[in-house]
Amino acid sequence: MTIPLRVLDPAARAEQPSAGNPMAGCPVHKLREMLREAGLRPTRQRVALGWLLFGKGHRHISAETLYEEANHARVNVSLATVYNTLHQFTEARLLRELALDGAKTYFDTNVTDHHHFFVEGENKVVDIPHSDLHVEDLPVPPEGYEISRVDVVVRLRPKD
Amino acid sequence: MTIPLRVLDPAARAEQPSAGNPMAGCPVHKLREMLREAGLRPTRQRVALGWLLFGKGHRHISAETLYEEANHARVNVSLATVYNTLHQFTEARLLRELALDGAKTYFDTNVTDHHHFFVEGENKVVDIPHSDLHVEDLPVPPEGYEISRVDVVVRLRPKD
DNA sequence: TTACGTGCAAATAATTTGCAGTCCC
DNA sequence: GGGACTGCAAATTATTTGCACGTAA
Repeated sequence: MTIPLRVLDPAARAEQPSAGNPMAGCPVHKLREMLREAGLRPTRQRVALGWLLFGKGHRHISAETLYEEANHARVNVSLATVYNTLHQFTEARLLRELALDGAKTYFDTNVTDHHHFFVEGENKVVDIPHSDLHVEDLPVPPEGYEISRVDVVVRLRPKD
Repeated sequence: MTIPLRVLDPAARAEQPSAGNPMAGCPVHKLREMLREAGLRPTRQRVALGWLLFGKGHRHISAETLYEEANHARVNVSLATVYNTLHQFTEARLLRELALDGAKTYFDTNVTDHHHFFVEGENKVVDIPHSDLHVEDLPVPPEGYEISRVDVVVRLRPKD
């Protein structure tokens, strides 16, 4: 069920952040190294989930979906471990948490600076390449605070 | 527990969108009219919640918080009614739903075009006046879709 | 009167936690 | 071996739903 988003078009794909995924097609030992560098012990579960997450281009995924994928791939992990792992990866900056809408939390394997389209109703998330959009005249943060990130969500709805 | 946000400073308050709140200090009959215009029967509960929401400047509020406020003000409403009412108000464009972080949903009484600061950890939301910030080079929406809204969230963290 | 609203309690959904047992270094 | 990690089930938190009863037009 692909929706006709221009940015998902194969021709445009080379411009997608996914194209720059450093883990795409990367062998397991690189993954283990990546985890170790992040201070995480490369356990069977983490390697398996990391493989699913980082092995095939950038993605936006929920805990539930990753859990199903893991089951499907005959990887034996509990849902609780999926949640734990996602949060540990986020902590280690291998993932980024997305607050978009609804109760569900999405995780983005693309941790570089970029923004998102969000299709209302369909709950679909698509990257906006960073170069296409920028924010002008950012306000000065209040005393004692600094800006950690600027998130832009362009909400879409079907025309008529 | 006030945090030292410049934009919360009384001196700066006049510059806040709250200053433009059309309902601030408005009498009950105006509120009933406003509800009726929105196609909502002005029941006791809706008027009471509307009073709490729109009666004192713009605010960002969760269902739980509004429920507590209502109890505190000796307004007899159930939590389910608070949820229903918030969604009906949102449907009627009297409120705007905010997707910021975590599981909780916030509602904003300021439905005009503006963006937000979000303090990580403290889960605090503050308006950024619209004039301070704008987004350049919005991407063309994909075929068949149109942009319904652009949300910018400037995430803050305490400086060391 | 009568359709629209509301209260309550139970249901659901997403996520977290406690703890006994397992596994990497 | 020992602390880090995991699985499971139960607990929490946020929100929604079903249905009998109430109330504004």
